[in-house]
Amino acid sequence: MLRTPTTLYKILINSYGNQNWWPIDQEYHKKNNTDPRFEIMIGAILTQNTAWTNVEKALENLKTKKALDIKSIKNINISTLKKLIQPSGYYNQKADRLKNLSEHLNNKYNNDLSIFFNRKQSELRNELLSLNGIGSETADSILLYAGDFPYFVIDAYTKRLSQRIPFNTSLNYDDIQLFFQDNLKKNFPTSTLTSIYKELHALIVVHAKTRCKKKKPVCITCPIRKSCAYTNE
DNA sequence: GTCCAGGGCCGTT
DNA sequence: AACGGCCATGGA
Repeated sequence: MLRTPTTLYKILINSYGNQNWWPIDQEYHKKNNTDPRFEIMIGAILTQNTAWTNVEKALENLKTKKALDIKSIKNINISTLKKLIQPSGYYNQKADRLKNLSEHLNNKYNNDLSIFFNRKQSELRNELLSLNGIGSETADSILLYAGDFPYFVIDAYTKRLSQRIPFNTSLNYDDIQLFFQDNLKKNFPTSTLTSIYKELHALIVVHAKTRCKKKKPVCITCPIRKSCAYTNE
């Protein structure tokens, strides 16, 4: 029976294979001597309630202008920034959020993400959450994929899956996160938790996109259909 | 044309 | 504490 995140992980990894998230352009950062972790932070904000294909267009625009780094975002003209990220939607508020983030990192950490991330996890999370436009999911995405900290990311897909299976948890962000983390901690070595969290979140995204869709779920070929209440209703 | 996508903020109840 | 409206684009 599939009633735990651990079982879910095992089935999804066998079905879809390793996803190796977060998708970033290593070549760009090697070439321009910029920090790839900032691309993750930018992407986490741009993808808020937005299809990743649209985020890719925005990121491409920023790369073309060599603007995928803290200093560039901090110094770029705000209306220019809005035009560059326009394909990702909500571009007015997202431009403000990117500006605010880059100014914060410039003012307090002299544009050095190694200093920013080299701190206690809980303090870092609270600081991210204090920034305008960074809520629980965006903060945890940054902590997990850019900072390598063990925070499991809860997105709309994870909530939908948790509801359909269903898992024994409320749909509150913190409750679901605790439910996943508590279970996974019991079944995997501490040293592997961060990579397990990274992989499971990526697997859930792929699974929800291809099978556990919102409107027309493809249950017929779903790898977890045997133990999903939604499939069998 | 309608629905959806790797949310978060703010005002109202 | 919980909920609704709002923000915006592009693909299915």
